[in-house]
Amino acid sequence: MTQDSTRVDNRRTDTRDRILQVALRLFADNGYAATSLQKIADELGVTKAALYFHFKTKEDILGGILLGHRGSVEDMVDRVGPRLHTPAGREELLRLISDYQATRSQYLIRLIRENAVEIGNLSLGAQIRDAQRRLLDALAGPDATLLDRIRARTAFCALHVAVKHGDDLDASAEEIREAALTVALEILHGVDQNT
Amino acid sequence: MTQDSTRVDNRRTDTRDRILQVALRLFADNGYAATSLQKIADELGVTKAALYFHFKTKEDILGGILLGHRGSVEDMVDRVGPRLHTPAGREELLRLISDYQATRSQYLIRLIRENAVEIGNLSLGAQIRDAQRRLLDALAGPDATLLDRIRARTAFCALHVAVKHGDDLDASAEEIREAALTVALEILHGVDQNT
DNA sequence: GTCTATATATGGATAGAC
DNA sequence: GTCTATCCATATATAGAC
Repeated sequence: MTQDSTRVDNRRTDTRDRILQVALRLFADNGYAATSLQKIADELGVTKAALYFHFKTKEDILGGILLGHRGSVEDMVDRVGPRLHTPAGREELLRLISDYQATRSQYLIRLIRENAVEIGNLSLGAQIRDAQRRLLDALAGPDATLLDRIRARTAFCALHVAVKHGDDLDASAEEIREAALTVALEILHGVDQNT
Repeated sequence: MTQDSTRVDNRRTDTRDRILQVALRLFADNGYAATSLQKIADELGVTKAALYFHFKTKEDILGGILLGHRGSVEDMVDRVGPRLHTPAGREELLRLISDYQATRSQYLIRLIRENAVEIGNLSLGAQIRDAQRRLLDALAGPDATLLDRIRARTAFCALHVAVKHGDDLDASAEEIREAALTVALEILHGVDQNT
């Protein structure tokens, strides 16, 4: 080992990760377009120019934040795999999504929902969109009717309600998450009953 | 009548309304922050300066678009009034919301959802937020449990799915709207069954 | 009511020193 | 890896002529 043992990932600093972390919060809170590189740099205590050592453009920072999300979405579908053709499999997928949303930063959920336009402009955005569509179609089940597909999308939406209305509903985040999952499962059971 | 009979609303031109119309579309499609006054002026075939005759600031244009929305939301709750304490009344409210979303421009729905940050900064934004909360609480019914309130919010969300996934679901807008209303009613019936 | 012209600020991005 | 300094485009907004 000729390298400093404090190094991680062969990098001397963790600035890149800190940029992503701060940018995620600011993009989610204030919007991508309304967040200047100056603000990000200020919060980190560095200059704008430092950001450009780690990322080629502002869009690349957004891309860096979203990288991995696409994979996570695809992994959830793959993990359940062939069991998706059964009601139990689809219920399992819904629980995976709920867990994913609880584990990952709430900022990421809001970032994706409230910056759909800018994300859509990224090449990565189209891939995320496709992955999400596959997930929703899997949730609707095979040979799904229009009603089934809307139920699947609404069940997915129910999980988002926990994030969206977290402040309005006076309950703990965990209580809200469990209740949202319950409602989502109710809706999904509607899919299975009417087919 | 000393005034030109072609006048409407005591104004000589309809530029103000055309500004609001074009701005609504651009704000919804590209985001508020990413839409410059120059783009709005270009689409109208006027200069930026002309916009400032009709609106004091860019935010005022956003406010002008949203004006009336708050009233519409409050009107829906008031229209159903005391019947809100019955399941039938809450179902009626849900149908009113569905009609409202179908009647009003789809642009308005997307504008509100995807520019929550900027709208929240307006004083009008806080009022819209309050009105919507009252609507959601009314939908949940009196003495609603946490589960009931999440069902109400999810039912509301179901109606939005029609707008959000309009392109993914290969069906007519009217078919999607009807199906979304059906799902929303299913969820709301869950409220009434479990209380 | 709309124009031209301009003030003023800030945005993203780059060059080159250290 | 981070800095200072700067380029250049575009943003909101205003002044004053027509």
